[in-house]
Amino acid sequence: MAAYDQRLDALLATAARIFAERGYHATSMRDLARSSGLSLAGIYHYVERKQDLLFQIQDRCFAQVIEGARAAVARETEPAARVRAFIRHHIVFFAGHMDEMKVLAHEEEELTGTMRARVRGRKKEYSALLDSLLRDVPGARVDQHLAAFALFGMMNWIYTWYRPSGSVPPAELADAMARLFLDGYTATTHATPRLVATHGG
Amino acid sequence: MAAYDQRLDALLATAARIFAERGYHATSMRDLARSSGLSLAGIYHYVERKQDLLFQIQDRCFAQVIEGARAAVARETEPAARVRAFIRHHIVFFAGHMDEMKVLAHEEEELTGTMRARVRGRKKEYSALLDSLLRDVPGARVDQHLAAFALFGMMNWIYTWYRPSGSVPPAELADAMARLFLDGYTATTHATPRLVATHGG
DNA sequence: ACTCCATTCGAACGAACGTTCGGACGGGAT
DNA sequence: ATCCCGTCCGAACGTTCGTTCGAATGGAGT
Repeated sequence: MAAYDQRLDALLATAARIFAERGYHATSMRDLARSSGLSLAGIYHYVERKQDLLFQIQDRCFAQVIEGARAAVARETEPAARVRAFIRHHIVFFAGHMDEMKVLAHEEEELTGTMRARVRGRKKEYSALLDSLLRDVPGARVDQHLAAFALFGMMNWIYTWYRPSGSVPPAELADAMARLFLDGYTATTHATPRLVATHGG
Repeated sequence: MAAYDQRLDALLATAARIFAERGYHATSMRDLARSSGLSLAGIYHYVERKQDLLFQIQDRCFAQVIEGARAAVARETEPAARVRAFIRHHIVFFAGHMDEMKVLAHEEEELTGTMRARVRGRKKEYSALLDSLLRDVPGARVDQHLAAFALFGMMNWIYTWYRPSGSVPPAELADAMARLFLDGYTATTHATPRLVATHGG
């Protein structure tokens, strides 16, 4: 029982790595067999179809992100600080789960049917969370939904260039992006609300 | 002569549309034959391999973007205005060439060998252009290269959500993103800059 | 009238694909 | 000892893939 789950986890981790490297469609079940230590047929003891691998990677990853974001946000009360916590959690989690998050961001449209609908639901849930945070930030100078898309864009794009083991640690990247976004999103030149005063940390 | 080039253009446009819809690897040459009006074998009179289609789409598109960006930037002299012109051009061009730009952004890693190297060269050229613009903007509060990645992220991500025919016209989207980015990037009223890796300006 | 060549296609190639099937192995329960 | 069943695999299934080949077509040049 525990052994089964453990092997499934390992299989999914391997699949995420290869999917992230080569892309979902460019990866064959034989590639996964070779990299996972299982035989080609052996994989089918753990999943029914190739698409199940993609679905489970995305579904599990999204579940973790959402839960973690909720917890991170709950620790703050001031609206801008809650947004900052959301950004920081997203980036740090991304950096800690590069393969899965790249697969989540890059292979979003490859699922079909029920699996696609379910992952879309998760995405909507996560987007709604950010939306609710942005709504509470005073002094917004840019359309809220547009700002949310822009923020997700700058955060998710990191799989194309960022390497967590490089010279910029994830927390530092998160802070820079939070500053870049929040200072652009909220009014700074004209009427300034209280958030500017509590900027330090 | 002109007929050949015209048909090649049409073939590339069709390929870009299908690649954007289904993804490069999920698209078969038979799909392209069906959608282009040519037979399967007929396609090979215009390209040597499937990969040529992807390469020509990306190479031509990048050439257009770079040329257009250079022209747009040249019309401005003030540093922030030049960045704004760059952003506006990128977004408006993106909105006007959604299929090609999505293929450029999403299928970046699918090329191999010489073709990959050549497209990478174009990308480097384009990135260098933005870098040179950001360097001249005074009062930067965020690392310049990091800001460039963030900006490309928020701009290129639009292929996942933006529809030019919707309620937000491309020029409006461009202005909103320019405001979001520039006000976050440059210091306006309050100080306390953290993490300024480069001290230029 | 004849040649030439660009254009196009039907048919087929071998390879690789996702998936299935029947059975082998081995530890726990009887 | 025997049975059972979760685990795993070699081999094969039918299909689809990118690509090639030989031939047909038709307009341009002579």
